[in-house]
Amino acid sequence: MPAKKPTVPRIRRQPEAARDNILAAAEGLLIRQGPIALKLVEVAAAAGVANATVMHHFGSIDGLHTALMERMTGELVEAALAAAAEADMNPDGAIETTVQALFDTFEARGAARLAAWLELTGEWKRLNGVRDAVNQVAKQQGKRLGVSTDAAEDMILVGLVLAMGAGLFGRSLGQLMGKPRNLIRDLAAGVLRARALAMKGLA
Amino acid sequence: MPAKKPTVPRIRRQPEAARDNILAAAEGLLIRQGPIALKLVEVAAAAGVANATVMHHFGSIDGLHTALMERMTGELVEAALAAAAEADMNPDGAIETTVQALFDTFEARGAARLAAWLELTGEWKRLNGVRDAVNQVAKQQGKRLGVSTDAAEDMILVGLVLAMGAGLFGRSLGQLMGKPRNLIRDLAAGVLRARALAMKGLA
DNA sequence: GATGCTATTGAAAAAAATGTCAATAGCGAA
DNA sequence: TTCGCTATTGACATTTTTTTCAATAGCATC
Repeated sequence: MPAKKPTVPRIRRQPEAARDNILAAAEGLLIRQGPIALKLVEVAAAAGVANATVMHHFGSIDGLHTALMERMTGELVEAALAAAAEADMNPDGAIETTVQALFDTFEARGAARLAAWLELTGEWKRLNGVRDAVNQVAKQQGKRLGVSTDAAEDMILVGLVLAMGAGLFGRSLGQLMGKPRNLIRDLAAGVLRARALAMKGLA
Repeated sequence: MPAKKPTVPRIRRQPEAARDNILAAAEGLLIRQGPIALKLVEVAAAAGVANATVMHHFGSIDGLHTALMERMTGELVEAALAAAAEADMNPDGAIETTVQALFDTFEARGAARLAAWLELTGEWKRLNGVRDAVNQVAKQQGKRLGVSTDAAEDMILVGLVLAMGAGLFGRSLGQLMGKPRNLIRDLAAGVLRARALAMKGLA
């Protein structure tokens, strides 16, 4: 007699939860293994679902990529605004807090990898949210430090470049050079901190 | 009568020249279109040869990737050493020259894209040459500025992170924010220059 | 010339990755 | 309970990318 087809028990989620589960798995893959690991098969495996499920929710692998970028940039912007708000609440030590938050976001949370991926694939269009966030934070911090919005914006841009560079390359570069784990991050943070303090002093 | 199979005239190169031709094409692809464009077909087309030719010279697509990384890191190290030598020959304005050379290398010459690619694919093993170059330049410049090799090395590391960040993200980020073409690069270069001058002043 | 070596190539196989589809199975609502 | 909706799935189809292979053709040497 023919054996019954073995059926695996299924987890049925709400659509949103299902998408979220998949995107979280994909984000982990991106952070740990880089964009090259974002294949349909690998994402599906990491999320614990069938490939067809991924297709069902995102339509195509590109759809998944797009959704992932949007998710991660959303998280990034949110983190930035939260840090700025925090700085406003607590002016003493605001600079230090903000600098650390910036470097944390780009290093630990994978934002630097996201940014690199976007750059290498030419998908900067998606980042309008980032522009608005930078504008907003610049206005806020300019007022706080007593400098023009434009000057604050420039400082933020340098800070971003530093944090992205350190977040993306700091660990590996430090390891390559036989330096302590956080040296490069600390050096970069020091540069930014000095810059912010100087600006505050001048105002 | 059966038509003769049309044959395309072939260019037969020395093995080394053939490899070089292919690698140069691949390098251009990497710089202009990012690592995702490094498919066998695209590289072969860019180099003007058949796919099988690429396979013949590099064994596999991974072999090509490896060879390309080695080639580009070699160029990078060479440029770094040349810039350091130049600085030694001409101490006045050495800082400015060096800073500009650093940013040029990482922005225009594609080194930042290479570095990002290496980082995202986890291929930092290949960079021992870079470590040695940094060591060497640090010793040189430390002596020139009158500071310890270690301090010089730290400054170089910050400079690298800045230049890589600016080279990789500067253009796109500036454009996104509606800034002048070179603003971010110039800001970043200014930060590094200030740092170097301060170090020189202290010594 | 003729010969040997091997870089080069087109074509086709193999492998990898993406996409399609009909059937199944949770789950909430009637 | 039964029904309807649809998230989920395995199996298969399609497309893309890599790899193999036998034949060809430059070029140096004799």
